[in-house]
Amino acid sequence: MSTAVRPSLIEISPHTTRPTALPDHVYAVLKQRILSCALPPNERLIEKKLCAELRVSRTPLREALNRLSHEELVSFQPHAGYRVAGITLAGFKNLIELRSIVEPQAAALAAERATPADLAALRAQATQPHDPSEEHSFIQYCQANSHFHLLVVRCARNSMLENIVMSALDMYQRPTYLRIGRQMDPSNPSSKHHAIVDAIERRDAEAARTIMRQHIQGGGERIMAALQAAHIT
Amino acid sequence: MSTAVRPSLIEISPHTTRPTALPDHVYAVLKQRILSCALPPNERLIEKKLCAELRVSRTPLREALNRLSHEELVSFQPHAGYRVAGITLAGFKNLIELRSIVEPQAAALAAERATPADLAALRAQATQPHDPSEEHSFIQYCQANSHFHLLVVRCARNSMLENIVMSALDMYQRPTYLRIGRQMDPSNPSSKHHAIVDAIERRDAEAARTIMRQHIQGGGERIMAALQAAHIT
DNA sequence: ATAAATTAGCTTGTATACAAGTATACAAAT
DNA sequence: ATTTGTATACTTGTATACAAGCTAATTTAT
Repeated sequence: MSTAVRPSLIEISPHTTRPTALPDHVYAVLKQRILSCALPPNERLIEKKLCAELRVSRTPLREALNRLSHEELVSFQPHAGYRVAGITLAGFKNLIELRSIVEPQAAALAAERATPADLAALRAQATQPHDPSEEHSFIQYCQANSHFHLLVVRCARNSMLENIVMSALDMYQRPTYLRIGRQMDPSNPSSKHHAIVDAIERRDAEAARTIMRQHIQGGGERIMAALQAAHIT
Repeated sequence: MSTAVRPSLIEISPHTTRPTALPDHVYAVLKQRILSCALPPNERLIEKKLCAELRVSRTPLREALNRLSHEELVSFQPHAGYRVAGITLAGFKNLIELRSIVEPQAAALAAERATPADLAALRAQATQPHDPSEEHSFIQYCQANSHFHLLVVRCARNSMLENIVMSALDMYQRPTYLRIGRQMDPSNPSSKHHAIVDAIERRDAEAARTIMRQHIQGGGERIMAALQAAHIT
């Protein structure tokens, strides 16, 4: 490829890993565009066009596409190419079920294992304010929400759990964005988050588990209703 | 690459997916060799040598290596290449914790959702005999065991859970093999399996969850002891 | 003799050419 | 008008050449 200055590839990245090598850049950019719906669901992803746009050759691009397809953010058929993964009600139900299984247990472990530094970080993230008058407020709010859940699972000190929850939170992002325009959670998720931190702080694993489960299932049902209202099957 | 007849690439594959394209073949072969310890932990994986041996070019090989590294069956450092992932006690603890979280809940869901056909398949797999006098008996026994757990999670009808458990079962394989030579589980896992099927059959989600949790934790502790005895940190 | 530095070899990273397969558009027949 | 067959253009699959970077061995200086 040319040695010309590469355009700023990294825009924003929800939970990125090594932002070093070329395939990782491409992965991060595509993931951001997919999760933000800048690349809409079911959009065809043609290697040559993406190569030209991102100024990379097909090799690192294909590596990124492969990663995304294994994370089920893009779908793939042999010799028929890649598409941005569609959003389905069934898929979202599976996702909620997964989160309802893993995150409450992770919260219970967090209650046993969180350090004082962890607690401080959790409290800070739960307190994170968002200005509803701002244009980007809803997206910021979603990402802050997501980050809080990530911090909780990190307290469980289990990288496998962490990876699963990270991936689940990523997949949760697009269905959430479809709710843009609708009112936010009337039960105020921030107070739920504080309640979770409270439980972790007093080492009450059972309460942490229960509140987390209710929090996830409540939010999930609201989004499912929105999906059905949007006639997404 | 040459058009000469390709050697039989697929040997045995625990849980393989599309066995169609070249990268999938390579993936399946490498995975089998890694999980069976034919490629021992920490072995360096040099692209050129593997290419020559498997008669493929670097492109499909690298795709397979990438997949394996994201599944944490091979480790990777930029410009320093791939190695077969090491086996660590900490990693195994995380794995047990993950399985203890996901599989009991999956068993509970299975109790709600299993069809008569599911129940028949579960019962058949739990009854699967193994001949302790056979040379390959231990490995067959492990794989039958693994397959039973896979069937249970399939009854939960959630592909995300299924993928997580499939991956976890794969990662469980190598630590189990290190126990070769030691006696098998004296508490007879087959009877535990039947107890799980019993619970699912009578739609007793609570019992299914409990028995599955005890089964996983019991087996995990025995293997952990073996790992420590083998001085694996 | 030991340790640091340099260089040679090897391995991985990227780009691109070529092969194989697919989809679409167009034409012809029902 | 609809459907089916075919050909063309396009997309993906694989191989390989070249560039960049790491490893390790060898040499030199202390």
